[in-house]
Amino acid sequence: MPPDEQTAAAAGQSRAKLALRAWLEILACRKQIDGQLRRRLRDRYRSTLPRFDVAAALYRHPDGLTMGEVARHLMVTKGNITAIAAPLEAEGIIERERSGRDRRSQIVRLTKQGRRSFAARAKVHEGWIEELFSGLTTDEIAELDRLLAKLNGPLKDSAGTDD
Amino acid sequence: MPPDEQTAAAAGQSRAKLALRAWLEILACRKQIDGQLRRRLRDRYRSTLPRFDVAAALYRHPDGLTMGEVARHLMVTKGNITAIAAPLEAEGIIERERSGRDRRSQIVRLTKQGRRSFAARAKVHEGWIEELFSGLTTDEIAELDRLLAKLNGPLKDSAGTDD
DNA sequence: CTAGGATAGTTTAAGTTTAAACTTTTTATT
DNA sequence: AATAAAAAGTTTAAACTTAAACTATCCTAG
Repeated sequence: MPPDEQTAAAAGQSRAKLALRAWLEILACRKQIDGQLRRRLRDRYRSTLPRFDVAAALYRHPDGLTMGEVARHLMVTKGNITAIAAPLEAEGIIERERSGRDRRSQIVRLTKQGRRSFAARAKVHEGWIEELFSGLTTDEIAELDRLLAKLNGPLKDSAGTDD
Repeated sequence: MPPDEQTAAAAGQSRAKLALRAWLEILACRKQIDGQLRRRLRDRYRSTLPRFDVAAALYRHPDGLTMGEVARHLMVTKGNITAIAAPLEAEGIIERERSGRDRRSQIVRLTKQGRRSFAARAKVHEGWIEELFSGLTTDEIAELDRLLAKLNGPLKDSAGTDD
């Protein structure tokens, strides 16, 4: 094998291994942070991360979202949202209103109480995130964000998260 | 509020928001890649990502691991490994041997067939990862890896993934 | 030796998640 | 209008995951 092909092969090899290492790091970071957040939400609020995520999506959309839109925002299936919405509705955090225009769909919103309680939790949550990112400088966080967004861009386009 | 405090507050604010954005990007990337890998493993091998992960851990440790060590490597609970090991054993991918020294523990290994079949899948998997990372240059992947490792470092130390 | 605590692994209950099938309603085409 | 295709949500079955309780075994200090 000529030197340049060997170099190319070595570079290809190292690129694949490098990507694999990065992927494992993504998994590790996600797992650690996820675990921390889950434990803190449970200890402090007797709640769960999926429920927090649904509430967060609705908090950012005061006019409400359909079930399918919530699913798209969270990148999960609609069936998943059906499952998470049930206890949230029972707790009085969210409410659903049948849309007049399209009777298949419904608008999901935070209740007044849900909005109030989420606002407080969001602040605390933000503090947790900042704490968990304390190992990086602000510039490094910005760079990490940029790289992840660039990684995610092409993936998003070939989406199809839903059924 | 004096200008410098205002600046500090603004920087603090933007740092928290930045970290939150980065965290959401981690979640998004993980979700996309995870979904791609899961779908491909199912379509091509009628298998799942958790089973692949267990096999990968054992592949990297030819002398075998205890159930607890597998759980630590994958950063999940021991109960989870118990659940995943059962079908893998039924498929003949792994085998377990009661340790003579400590009769509570057991050594889990890939079977010869499991090792052979995983070696092939690992190559294919590596290609998938490289493909999914094609939006980044090699240098960017290296930088992403570095930043994630730095983020993960402090988190790992305060671990306690297990029961 | 022997009780008490620690450790390895399993089991259980509850919650999350997906994929696929299904119901209801809407939209488009004839 | 009549039918067929598409879309919104729900339901179902299977798999994963966690936390906590439990069993069996090991270890250590009296």
